[in-house]
Amino acid sequence: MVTIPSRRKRATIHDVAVEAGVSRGTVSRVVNDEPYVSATARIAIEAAIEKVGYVPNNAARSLVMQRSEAVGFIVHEPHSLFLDDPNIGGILLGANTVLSRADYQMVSLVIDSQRDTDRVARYLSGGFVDGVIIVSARQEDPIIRVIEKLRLPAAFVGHPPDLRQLPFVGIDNRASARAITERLMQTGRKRIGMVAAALDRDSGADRLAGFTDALGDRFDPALVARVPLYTFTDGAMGMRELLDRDPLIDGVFAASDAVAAGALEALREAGRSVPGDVGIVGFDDSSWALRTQPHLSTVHQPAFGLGAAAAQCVLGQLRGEEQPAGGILLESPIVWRDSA
Amino acid sequence: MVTIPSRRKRATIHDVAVEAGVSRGTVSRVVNDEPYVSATARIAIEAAIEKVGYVPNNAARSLVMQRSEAVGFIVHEPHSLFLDDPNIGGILLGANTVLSRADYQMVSLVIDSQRDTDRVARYLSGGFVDGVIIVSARQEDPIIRVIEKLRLPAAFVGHPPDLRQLPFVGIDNRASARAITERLMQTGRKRIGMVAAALDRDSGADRLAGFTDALGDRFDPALVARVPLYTFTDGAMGMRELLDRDPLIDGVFAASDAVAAGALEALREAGRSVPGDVGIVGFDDSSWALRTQPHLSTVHQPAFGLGAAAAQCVLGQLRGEEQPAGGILLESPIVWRDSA
DNA sequence: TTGAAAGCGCTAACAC
DNA sequence: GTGTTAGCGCTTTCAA
Repeated sequence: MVTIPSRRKRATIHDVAVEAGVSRGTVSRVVNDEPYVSATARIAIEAAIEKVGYVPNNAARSLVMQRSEAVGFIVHEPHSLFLDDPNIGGILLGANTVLSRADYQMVSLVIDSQRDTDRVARYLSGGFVDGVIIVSARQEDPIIRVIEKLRLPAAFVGHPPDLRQLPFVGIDNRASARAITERLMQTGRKRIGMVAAALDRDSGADRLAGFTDALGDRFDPALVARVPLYTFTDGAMGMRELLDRDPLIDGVFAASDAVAAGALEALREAGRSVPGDVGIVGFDDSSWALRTQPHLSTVHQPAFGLGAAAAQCVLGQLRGEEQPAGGILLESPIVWRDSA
Repeated sequence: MVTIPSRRKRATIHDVAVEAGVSRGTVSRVVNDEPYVSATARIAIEAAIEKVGYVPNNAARSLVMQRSEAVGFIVHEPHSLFLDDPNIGGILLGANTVLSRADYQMVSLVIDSQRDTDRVARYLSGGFVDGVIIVSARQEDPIIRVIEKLRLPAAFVGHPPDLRQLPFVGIDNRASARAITERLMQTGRKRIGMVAAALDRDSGADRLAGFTDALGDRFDPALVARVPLYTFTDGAMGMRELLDRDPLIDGVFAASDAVAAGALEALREAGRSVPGDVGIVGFDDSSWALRTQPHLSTVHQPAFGLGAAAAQCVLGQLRGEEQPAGGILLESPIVWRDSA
């Protein structure tokens, strides 16, 4: 009777040990680059690994090591916004770059429903990741509670809501909004309005606060249109509202570049020239900024850097380093172009 | 001596069993919704689970089940393109939606260096995913070899290179390119050129082939500019080249919307009006299409649907269903707007 | 209907 | 230096 080896089964450390004529322990040492292995054994084992096509089984390793070498990247956005938001891609890439350099795997988790929330919560609880990076969490996000309960090393991109003591990286939205509004004022505009968006998020609220700061006495609440999302569509809607409320408006701070692009569209419909009749500034310096005509004056958001910093922060916690309290703020300089 | 329970350790199935006064096997049955558990036991166990805060450990489960309930989403693109390519986001979302509905986790793996390739290869080999979706694989991609060796259920978005017998979903780039070129010809343009991009990829090559098909005898190789990537920048570059070669050009098929947007910019620089002097059509119907002025006439690429179909395909293989050979082609209708 | 027990593949402590 | 062995937390026969 001939035993036909099951071709479907992967080689294990045991197969390698048999092939090389050593024990499993020794094979494990070689695989993990540990000392105290003779050159002879090492060579034999390496050859055996090659021969049987051995690849370590991550699940088994995670189980015994109690860690997975993976970090979750959680995006809590409606799908439509995920597509529209140019920052997310940059943040993702920055995080991925840092993580992979440290030989960590990045697992992206997109949440767009209650069902997704549950699934992700289970996933995190299941120990498939050693830490998480969270982009655009909401107030009262159940995921945050899970993270806290698990004491999972985490880093938020943007302020963590609910004032929790969790590390974050971000930019100073308020100061930047204030700075670019002041710059817009310096161009001599008299009636400056804002299309404010996403006020349920810290970034949205801060940008409005910065705008208010800059205007001081000149602030007129009637010149603020509030829209739900940082999108082109909402931008157009907000601008139409502003135009309606005050046809003489000659300066606009849009809460994001996408919003600014939408506003530009509304202005075009209304027959206003930019920057002739109306000066407009955006926020993000995303790919939108150069796709509009004229190109947008805006605040540069270092998306890639934010992702990289968040990853670094999680990695630091994983190494047991204490993280600076209160978060890390990155520079967000003004980029002045043609729209104002 | 009082034993202080280590608060850092997670509850295991064992703790639940002790708490509920049953065996681990029974707990496992309850957790996995299996039959043959008495109502009494079930209730006691559920209470115990709640009480000790038990969450199953995925690694242990993967180990014994030999599967992970996760599917990899591999994007092999330079970072810059990843950001620029609006299709990828849609594909990702489509795949994620289908996968999560089946309670599978999607793990995104971005490859942008040799190091990344190795890391991802190790990851796949390690059994952390049960299947993979591959976007924009290249010719001779080492990852493909790994997938084949592992016999990992896979689905490509776009033709798999190297004519391998691996399932894929895509659109008929050639037929669509031909169709939109013919439509452009019907507008009465006399000298029609193309900014061809990404000719090292099946999509790029097919779009050029479709263009050639449509033109037939009228095809003039001098009116084809070849650029490396589907980007705005390359589009502008290609258009300048075309204008240089034939200032009388009056129709252009751009290999993608991003390319078309770049071409539009070049045309604007050169003082040509669109669609007055030159009619231009794109491909993808991405977010670019409505951001340009005028809006682009283009081919609609069902990004979300492609991702969803690819996920379905992998899921099907996971269930042991045979997949249709030769791949699945989705509809890609023409969307006629203002640029031609 | 339930319990006991045998692993899944791996690491690490300990003995030799 | 190397082998042995005890688990990591879970599922899944097999008996009872």
